[in-house]
Amino acid sequence: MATMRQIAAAAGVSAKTVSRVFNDDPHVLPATRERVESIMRELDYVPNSLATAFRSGRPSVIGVAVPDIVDPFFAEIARAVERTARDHDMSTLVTSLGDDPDRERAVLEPMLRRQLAGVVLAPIGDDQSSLAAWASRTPFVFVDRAPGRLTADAFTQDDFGGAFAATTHLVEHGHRRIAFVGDQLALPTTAERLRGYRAALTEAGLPADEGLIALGAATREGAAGALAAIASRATALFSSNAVCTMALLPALAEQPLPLVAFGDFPLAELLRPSVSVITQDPEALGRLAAERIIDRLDRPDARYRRSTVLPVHLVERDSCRAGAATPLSRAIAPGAPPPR
Amino acid sequence: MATMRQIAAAAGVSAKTVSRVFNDDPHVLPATRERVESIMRELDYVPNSLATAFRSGRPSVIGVAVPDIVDPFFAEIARAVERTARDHDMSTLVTSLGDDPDRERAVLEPMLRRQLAGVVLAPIGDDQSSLAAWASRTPFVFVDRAPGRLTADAFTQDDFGGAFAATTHLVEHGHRRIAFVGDQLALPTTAERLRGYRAALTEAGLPADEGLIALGAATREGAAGALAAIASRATALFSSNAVCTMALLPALAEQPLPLVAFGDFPLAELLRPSVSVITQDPEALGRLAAERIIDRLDRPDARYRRSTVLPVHLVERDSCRAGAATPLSRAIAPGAPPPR
DNA sequence: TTGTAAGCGTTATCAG
DNA sequence: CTGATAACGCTTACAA
Repeated sequence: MATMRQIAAAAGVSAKTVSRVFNDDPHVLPATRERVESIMRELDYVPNSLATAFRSGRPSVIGVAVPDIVDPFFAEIARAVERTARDHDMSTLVTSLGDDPDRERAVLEPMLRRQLAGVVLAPIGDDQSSLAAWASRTPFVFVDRAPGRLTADAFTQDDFGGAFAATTHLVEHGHRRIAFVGDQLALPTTAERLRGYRAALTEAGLPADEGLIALGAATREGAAGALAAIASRATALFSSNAVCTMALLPALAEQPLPLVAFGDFPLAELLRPSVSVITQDPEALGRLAAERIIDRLDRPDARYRRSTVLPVHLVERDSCRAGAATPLSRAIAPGAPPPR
Repeated sequence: MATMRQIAAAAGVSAKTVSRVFNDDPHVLPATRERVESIMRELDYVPNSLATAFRSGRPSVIGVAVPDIVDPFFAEIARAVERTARDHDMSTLVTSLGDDPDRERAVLEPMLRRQLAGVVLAPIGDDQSSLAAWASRTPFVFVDRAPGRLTADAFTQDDFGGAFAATTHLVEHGHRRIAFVGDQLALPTTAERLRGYRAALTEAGLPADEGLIALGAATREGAAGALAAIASRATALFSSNAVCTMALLPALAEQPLPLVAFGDFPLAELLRPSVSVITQDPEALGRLAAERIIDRLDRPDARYRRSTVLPVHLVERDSCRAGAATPLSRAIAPGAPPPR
């Protein structure tokens, strides 16, 4: 772990000259440069990045905090942030928040104590007001989920529109009793999707039936319970997010129901029936969020639109069709290629 | 962004006293302490972690470098590292290496330039000798994949034994022509699994048929090609890793073959037929690797067994059974609960 | 072209 | 109990 001074001593120059050589400052005699360079190689010199970072004062790390890095949706956000950061000579700190909103702040704080250029955050709670003090120090950019009780940059997707489209799609397939299955309303995404679902029903002139709304479906048990609660009244299902959709699958095998789900997931198109989904763009969310952080770093006084909403798309597969010739519970497996 | 000196000035004490207060040093008069604390609150003091880290010289970040953070196997490793790091007041830097071995080093270096306690690495190439210089500075702990041409800590799983068990399992189901489908032999895992496959065939007194070995199956196209290459000769299939298995699924739907796969994956038990797999333990890999890094930090002179191999387990589902009453191509979907 | 001095924010040492 | 001083490794400003 040779330091600059040690190189300088060995080369018989001052530390500053070593610094100049290392940073390709032209004001160094070729002979001096060569001598210093050879010593640097010999002693395997690598600058202490902590010292450099400390000295420069410019943060070179972006934080990513998501509910769970194992969820491919959030992993894709993290990967996009990391790529973007890398392109700007920055690194990425990642943390999984877990599922207890009360611990959100505790998990976040150790990360915030570091000098970060910013934090890309998909929160698990509905109130980030306690982060306000940190926000003045480290810019937050929310992704997927809008901030609660806090003003901050946000890149979200059209939750309302996606849910509206999904529900309308089921209406167009002739369904009149469509259930909404989700996790918790505390999540802004779930709340917005419920709004979209309701709006679509209203638009179609269908009655609002609270008995068709089932929450707590993020686990298999919860999903089975939710399905049981609505199964007798519903002829079709809108699943509000991918975690719920995957949790629903076992129960749906027993009790098939036409389905459109918010959020694509691996193998969705290989299941039978393949699952119709509203697709999001996590790569874009992560990339845009990271770019915003870098922009803010470069131009601290620039002003930005706080909230950006990305479009979503309905990908029609088989699960939205009413049980046709082949009932849902006895279709083909494990995975023909998708229609398109 | 108040500094310690500013707090000190405002409180009419020296910086050192502020430091003492902040670090709960008992040698401070209660009155002094209170005055300083109130000023700290007032000015919203947060210590500059860069300065602290620089000063202490103790690295407080662990790096994680995996082929792709979106792959749930590697994401789980990363999550385990992060949890372990967090328990020790450390943070986690994550990077995805991609799939080009020639870029492995280039992607790693920016991360290595930082002062890291160590790097948890699942390499994509088969030669890490060029990292030797870095290894003396930052300890590497390899996970899943053993190092190539480099001596370093490694936590891997029993690739040989798992492949042996999977192949033997198919033999016990009466198969005599079992194909091996994998990605590339440059990966030490693939090479070991191929050895285990071959050993199982030998043990069973079956001939080695090179025509039953197909590589390059990490993409759908590659997997379809691999399957086409062996389909006419094979009556069953051993897939060497989860990426290949998932890539194989579309082609297998057209051309069903009994299958045991190395590596569990989401929804494997919900496909029809559910996929029999050799399960690994990515959580343990990540946790053990992170603990090793922390151990080495605490006790630089301790000696460790370089290589630790974790056991794997065969989880028997339906795909290993020969096409029974219900042919593979027309089974049930999308997902009854697993047998157990 | 090269070197000296000073300082980034924190903490260890040692004095008072 | 409290404070002055120095130091971590590097770079900027200024001199020589």
